[in-house]
Amino acid sequence: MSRQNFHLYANLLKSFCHPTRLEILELLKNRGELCVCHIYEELELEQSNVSQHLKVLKDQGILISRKEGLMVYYKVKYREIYDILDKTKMILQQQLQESLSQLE
Amino acid sequence: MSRQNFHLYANLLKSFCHPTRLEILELLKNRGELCVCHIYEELELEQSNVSQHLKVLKDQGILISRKEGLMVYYKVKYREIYDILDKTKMILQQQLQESLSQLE
DNA sequence: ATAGAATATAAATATATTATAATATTAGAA
DNA sequence: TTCTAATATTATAATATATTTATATTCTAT
Repeated sequence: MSRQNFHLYANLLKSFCHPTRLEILELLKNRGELCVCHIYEELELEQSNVSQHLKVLKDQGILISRKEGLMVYYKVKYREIYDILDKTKMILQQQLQESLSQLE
Repeated sequence: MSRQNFHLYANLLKSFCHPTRLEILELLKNRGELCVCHIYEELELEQSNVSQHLKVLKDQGILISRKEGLMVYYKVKYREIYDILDKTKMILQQQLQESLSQLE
C-alpha cells in the first residue's frame, strides 16, 4: 500500500475517532436513521456543532443524508462501520478488565 | 455508555488513525514483532519520529514492547486491531470502487 | 411575499497534534 | 571507564481540529 493510500486510510478512520462522532454513530446504530434535531437533542449538544460533526462523517463518505421537508435524515452507509466500533469496544473492555485485575 | 467512556473510546481509536501509525501496524501485522530500527528503516522515517509514534500506540495499550540488549521489540497486543484495520480497508476499497464506477 | 423552523456555513478563538532537531538515556563492547 | 549504537525524550514551530457564536440557507405555511 502506498503512502498516499495510508493517508486515505487514516482520514477515513480519523473521521470517526471523536467522542461526539462516536456517540452519533452509536445512536445511528441503534435507531437506524435520524434527523439532525433528534441527534442534537438526544446528545444535548448545540445544533451547529452536531451539524459540523455530521458534515465530517458525510464528507468522508461514512454517512448518507436524505432531505424530507425541513428535516435532514442521516444514516450510516457501510455496515463495516459497526464492526469497527464493536471491535474497538471489545479492546476497550479488555483493557478496563485488565486495569481492574491489576488493582489486586 | 457515558460521555467519559466515549472519550476513552475515541482516544483508543485516535491512537491508530495516523498514516504513520497505520503503516507501523500493517508492518507488525505482516512481521509479527519488530525492533525500532527495522521499522524506521523500512518506512524510511526519522528514528525519533517513529519512536514517538510507537509511544502513542504503547501509551494507549495497543502495543507491547520487549527489550533485548540495545534493541526494543514491539508487537501488537490485541488481535482485534487487525480486524479493525481490515474492515477499514474494506470500506476504503468500496469507496474507491464507487468512485471508479462513477467515472463513466 | 413574509415569517418561522430546521439545518448549514463562516469566522474567530482555543486546543491538540505533528515533524523536526537537539539532547538524554541505556546497554554493550573495547 | 569511555566509546558507540539503539532508543527515548524534550522543546518548538507548524499545522490541523474543535467549539462557540453569529449568520445564512432552505423549505413550508400563511
